[in-house]
Amino acid sequence: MPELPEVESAVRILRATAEGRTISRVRVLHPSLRARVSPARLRSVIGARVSRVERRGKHQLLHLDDGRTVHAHFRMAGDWHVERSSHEPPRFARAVIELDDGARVWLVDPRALSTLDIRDDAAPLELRLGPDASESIKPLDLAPALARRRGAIKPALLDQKLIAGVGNIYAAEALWQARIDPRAPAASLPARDVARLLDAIRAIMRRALSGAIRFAVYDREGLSCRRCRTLIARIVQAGRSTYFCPGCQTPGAGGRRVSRAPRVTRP
DNA sequence: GGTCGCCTGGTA
DNA sequence: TACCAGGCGACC
Repeated sequence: MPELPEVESAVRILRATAEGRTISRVRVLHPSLRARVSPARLRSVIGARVSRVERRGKHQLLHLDDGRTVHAHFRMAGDWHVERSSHEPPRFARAVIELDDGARVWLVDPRALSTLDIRDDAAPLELRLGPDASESIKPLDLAPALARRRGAIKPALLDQKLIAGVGNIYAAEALWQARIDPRAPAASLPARDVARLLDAIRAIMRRALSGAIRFAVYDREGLSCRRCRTLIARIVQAGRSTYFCPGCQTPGAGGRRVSRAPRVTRP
């Protein structure tokens, strides 16, 4: 689940559950998670009150009233499961935070790649994130970084230092919506393409958060493009799948109208 | 920059 | 059985 919209949904649930509550118990149930944060360190937050729950990009911060912060990241497959009546742990439960009203917040993650950490106020988080993808980012906030960037635009979108919250799926979806070839050099994007891309990213994030998203390219290899009927292709960039339409995601495609007939490709 | 590894599960 | 998976940090 976890790109920005899914993390935002998780944060809202966590906020409604945990803000203002005191942590009564914490347990780690998976060895790999235990390796990232010692049980003793986790236990040290018992008795602290959760003053605020915040999302930054795909990171989640539980600010405690003693000045410390619980830092959670879902990585590829994490999620929260909130339960008030205590039964068996959910399948793939990796950790649990129990609150003074009896609520249990399970960290559920089939792949066990999620991270939990406790940060002291003396060692503030340096997440080094770019502007949040849910906000209205001005082209000038991104264009200089893109101009300096070597390599293709799609991997650049996954760099959280440039823009925070975009992941592999929505990067591909946004590039399709903006009609930009994922292989285009990041530094080559004209200003109007950057503007269109930012609009597309924000629209995709909003749609995904509302649950009303339908993939145009992701996981649609070999199916026909909803815009121009060309078959969707899959390539690998920086070790990740990229899905795109070779027909309408192409240099200069941005200005073209949807109704225009597909171009004939030269032999 | 690109590649690999972390972990485990689902699917072809 | 092999491959793939919505992330990211360490490494070349």
